[in-house]
Formats: sequence, structure tokens, C-alpha cells
Amino acid sequence: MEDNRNFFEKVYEVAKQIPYGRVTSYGAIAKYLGAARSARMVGWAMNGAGKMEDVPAHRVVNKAGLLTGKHHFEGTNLMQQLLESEGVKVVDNQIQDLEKHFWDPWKELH
DNA sequence: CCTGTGACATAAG
DNA sequence: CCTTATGCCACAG
Repeated sequence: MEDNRNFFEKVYEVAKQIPYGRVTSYGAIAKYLGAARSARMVGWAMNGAGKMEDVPAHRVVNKAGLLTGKHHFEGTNLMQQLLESEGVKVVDNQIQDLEKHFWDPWKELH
């Protein structure tokens, strides 16, 4: 099949595979895509993902578990609410017990 | 081809 | 803890 998808599309596919109540980092996705140093592209790709219901962008955070992209969601705490709604505790825009909720596509899909 | 950009990552002060 | 700076890469214009 056409494995040569656009970088964005790959990001979407990986994001779609993020299990409920789990989160991952931009760098992890980038690494899985074979472009570990393109983490920024992942975030940028999520710009369009935010408009896609199939892509839970709120489950993607930075490596520190910080909700760096919350400003791109509607309201001021929508992203946090979505995560907490899935059982992920968030305090001050930072995910608690990140390792416990972290989902590494490289580790899970590799 | 060149420039700007971006929801990162890492380092340094 | 904070801000700056640099690298890094893909995409848009």
C-alpha cells in the first residue's frame, strides 16, 4: 500500500491509535515516523488534526507531559478537561503520573 | 531557491 | 524558575 503518506497523514494515523486514557509526546510520534528531530512538524500537523474528530490531539503533549498545545483548543482548559475526562490527572497544564499514562508508539507498535 | 513558521527538544545563563 | 539561543526538519508562499 502507499506507505508514502504525507508526514501529516502519518501523524494523524498514529494519533488515532492512541488508546483511551493514554498520552504521548510529539517527539515519540516523530521518532516513530522516522524523523525524531521533526517533533515540531508533529505539533504543526496537529493544527489540522484539531479539526479532525478522529485525531485526539489533546492526547499529544510535549515530552515533559506539559499541555503546550492547550492554547490551540477552544476555551482555556478544554484540553485539560478532555484528558481528565479520560482519567488522566492534569495539574497546572502538566500531566501527573505521565509514565503511567504515557503511550509510546515506538514501544507499542515497533 | 529562499524565507518564514511551528502545539519540540535541548542547552546555557 | 525564568528567558534566550540553537538545532532540527517539513511544509507554505
